[in-house]
Amino acid sequence: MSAVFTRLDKSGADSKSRRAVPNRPSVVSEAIKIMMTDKGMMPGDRLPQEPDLIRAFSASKGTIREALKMLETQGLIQTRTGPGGGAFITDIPTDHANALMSNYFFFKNLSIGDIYEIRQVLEPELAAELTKHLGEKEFAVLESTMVAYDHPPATIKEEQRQRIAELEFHERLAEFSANPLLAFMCGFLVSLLKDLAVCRRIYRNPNPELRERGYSYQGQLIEAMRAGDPEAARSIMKAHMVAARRLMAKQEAIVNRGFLSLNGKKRGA
Amino acid sequence: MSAVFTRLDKSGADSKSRRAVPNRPSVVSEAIKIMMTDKGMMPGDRLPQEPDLIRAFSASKGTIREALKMLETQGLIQTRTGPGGGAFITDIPTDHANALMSNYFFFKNLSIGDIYEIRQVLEPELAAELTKHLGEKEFAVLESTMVAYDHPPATIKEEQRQRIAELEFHERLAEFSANPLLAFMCGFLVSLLKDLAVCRRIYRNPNPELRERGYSYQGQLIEAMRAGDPEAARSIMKAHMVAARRLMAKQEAIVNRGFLSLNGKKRGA
DNA sequence: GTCGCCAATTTATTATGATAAATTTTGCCC
DNA sequence: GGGCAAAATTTATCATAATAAATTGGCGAC
Repeated sequence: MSAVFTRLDKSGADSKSRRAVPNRPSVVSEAIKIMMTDKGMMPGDRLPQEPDLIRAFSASKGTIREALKMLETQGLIQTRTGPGGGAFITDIPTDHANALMSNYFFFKNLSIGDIYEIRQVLEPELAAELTKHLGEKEFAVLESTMVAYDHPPATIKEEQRQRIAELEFHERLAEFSANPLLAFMCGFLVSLLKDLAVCRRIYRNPNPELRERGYSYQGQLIEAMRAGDPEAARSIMKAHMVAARRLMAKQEAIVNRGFLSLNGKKRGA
Repeated sequence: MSAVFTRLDKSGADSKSRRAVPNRPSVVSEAIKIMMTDKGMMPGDRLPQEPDLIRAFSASKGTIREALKMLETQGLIQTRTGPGGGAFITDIPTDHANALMSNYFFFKNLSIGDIYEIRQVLEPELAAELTKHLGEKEFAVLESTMVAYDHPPATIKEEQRQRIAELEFHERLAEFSANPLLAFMCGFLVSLLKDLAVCRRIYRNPNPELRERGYSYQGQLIEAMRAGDPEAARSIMKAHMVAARRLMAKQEAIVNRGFLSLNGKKRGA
């Protein structure tokens, strides 16, 4: 197997002819990646322990630690202490990947319009794709999410909770996708909107129309998916997105978000 | 400004009630992120130097170094040695973000169909969006990319170069987008296909139909964009994607990719 | 015999200090 | 003034030691 991880250290295309001399931790972390792929290691497998790595790569403890920290930051490993402990290969948590991506967009000044331009085409595709393989178990999960906003909110706090729950409906949809790319992208877009909802106060003003129409659309969507009609699901979702986009456009133009934390926690504003 | 970076350390939702006790480097790196946002620092600005950080956070040299290594791995900073050196805030390079994402999908077994399912909806949207704001300068860039494959390939090597150039056409398109999300997602999908082309040998067999139809579609696309007709551009791109998807589907089912390197270099197979 | 607690071992984590490498700045000489 | 060389500054690496965390295994009580 010639599979290799993607290298992440300093770019080789610098201003001067400063050749890319990756520092030692980077070299070691890349070597560990190669070791992982060459041995065909899978999530759950354990890497050699620190002293062994020190010997294997002839590097100091500090260097090995920095290399492991790089892999940990990339989400590739997690470390545990105690007997039998060490660095374990992990399937990168989606939250972690979301956080990484979110950082990338920090200086890009995303607007709500940018987000909805993509959602408007991805979510309908997702709806159509899900129709092929969703079962009653999944529909039950979706419907249980919807009960949170099947009624007008009594308080401003409930209003906020309902907005989040509405977004979680879409998060669930994404998780159910058989296409990992579609799942991640749709989930990421929702996570952008959720952070928005928490960190900023876009969803502050009451917006009964958004809730009502959202609930109605989602009901129709489940119906269409139950009926096994992908094109109906697609067009319902499309209408849902177009409507949501229009309603959201009034709220705020620029999304001034913050960096997301790599451990999944959110920081209130 | 209350903007905050996304945290990336160990998850708080563990099997046991093991409360999320992030280790010191994680805490410090988060604190540095907060410092960055609180001070409204921008790419190019320099962080305090190691000794100052050691004092500021009352942590050891090793801890600070690991924290900085985390930020570097996330693409948030780069460090330089020498006088006036230190850690500098960087706009995360797209290559870096691609590599990070690519790692996420390592264990997900993406298929070509997965990639094209998304391209089929995103690329048309991109085409329509570009029509609004592309000028002659951009068209010239696109056309100069196309000359690489305006003729049948003479050798197997040229065949491969042409495939890559064809993908670079789409890469350019993505770069021109005014929507950073659209730009990244389309660029990422192409980078997946490019890695495919290099690391695996999907594009090995000659496929004259793919080149010819691709060239023709792209010519029509530029024409439509020049004419300022977004819907024409959209439908041309859609047809292009549908055709490419069909042709690619025959090639290989599963994309057995490797981890990508964080410094933008590729590793041949 | 089983459950729960305590101690010992293994491991990561943090800390400190010293040396090396790299780069920029400065100053000198031509 | 231009170019080369030495010096100063800063990160990078290494080495060593002490501390904290977590699991295992054994011991005792029930």
